[in-house]
Amino acid sequence: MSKRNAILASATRLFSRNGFQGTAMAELSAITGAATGTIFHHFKNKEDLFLQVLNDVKESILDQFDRHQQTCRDQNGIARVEGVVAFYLHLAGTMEDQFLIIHRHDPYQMAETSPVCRSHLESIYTCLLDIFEEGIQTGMRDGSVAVDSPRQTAMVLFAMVDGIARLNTYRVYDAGTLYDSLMVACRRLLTGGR
Amino acid sequence: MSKRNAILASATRLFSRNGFQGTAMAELSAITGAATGTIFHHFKNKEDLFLQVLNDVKESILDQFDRHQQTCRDQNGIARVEGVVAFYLHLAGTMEDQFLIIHRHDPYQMAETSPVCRSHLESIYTCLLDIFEEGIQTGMRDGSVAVDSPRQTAMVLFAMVDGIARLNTYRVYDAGTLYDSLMVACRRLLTGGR
DNA sequence: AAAAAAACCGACCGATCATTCGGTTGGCCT
DNA sequence: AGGCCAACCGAATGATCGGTCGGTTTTTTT
Repeated sequence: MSKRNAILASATRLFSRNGFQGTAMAELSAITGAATGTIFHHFKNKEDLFLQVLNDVKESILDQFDRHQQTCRDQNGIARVEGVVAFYLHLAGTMEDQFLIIHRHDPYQMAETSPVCRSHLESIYTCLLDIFEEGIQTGMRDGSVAVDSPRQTAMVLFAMVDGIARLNTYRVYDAGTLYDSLMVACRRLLTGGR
Repeated sequence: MSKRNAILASATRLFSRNGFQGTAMAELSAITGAATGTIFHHFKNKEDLFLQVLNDVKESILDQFDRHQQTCRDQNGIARVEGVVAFYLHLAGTMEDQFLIIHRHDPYQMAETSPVCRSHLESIYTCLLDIFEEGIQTGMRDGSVAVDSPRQTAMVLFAMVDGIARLNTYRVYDAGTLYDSLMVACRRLLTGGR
């Protein structure tokens, strides 16, 4: 692995665990074995490094969901949505660092001054909401889903699933046993009980 | 207002807007007009100050919900739950700083080393979940709510409402128009469509 | 009014931070 | 072989950080 990629990988872990301000370039240097000068050779400053990390996070998340979308072309609407919900929870576990970064306040704070950062965040949210919405609309056509507004339902659904994923990472409560309840809630939300 | 309370008030705003590490004691000193020595006279260190702030956040949130609970003694189950959901969104707007603090990672990170911090967080979550659960159980008795597990439904419901509140504060999407959809989702979730 | 206690001040300290810079290395083109 | 450039190094720098301390003012107690 090139030194640049090693820096990016370690930065992802440090930023996700300790946050932007809690991550010291000296620590990153010690972990990767790269001199501080090397880090600043590849990234013009700490914020630029964070943006590159966020870009990688965006690309890997979008890539994972694109790939997942390929696998459920023949399912009906509600099965697609349920599949996405399950996949979202699964990803939040396997790509914990990446999800931690977009669950922290760091990127949203940076988005207020950095259009690039804001663009990355919007790409992620738009992608996720589009996927939910597409499943819902498919379901409305094939009769497996009955809601008023597909987009707004997608947002509520996303808020619910992401909220459960957060509960998991915060570890204030053990939300691992919530999977079944979440699926029931998801189904009720989309069908109105039928 | 005593200087100590002025420090606490300004600290709440700074911690919520800039985070724990992003808040400098010198800045807090400049804003409040209190010398740094005065701050450390009232709080033994930065972490202690944050814990006092979190304690105030806990007490004001718990107080608000206790007061709200008094106003809906005669309502049926689902009306209570819907009232709590609406009140939660309302509070997240009027007490934005307080909710921002518990939405940040700072307290959860501190909770890993500080039992006091963990206790505050657990108090808040337990209180909120208990309120949701109590409404659900009331609804199960009076027939307005039909779910399998009251506690788990309360968690899913909380994750959903809190997720919407976050969307509002992050301002990535305008979730202000989501109120009606959230209420529909809430009702579907609790009644299964009936 | 005297004494004790609490609140308050701000210069100061050592540590740590992001970033810079002058210099070395190693592969690639000619 | 020689020239070139990107990758790499790590000591040095100035700013900023949380926290201390000796002293003054204000409030409370006796």
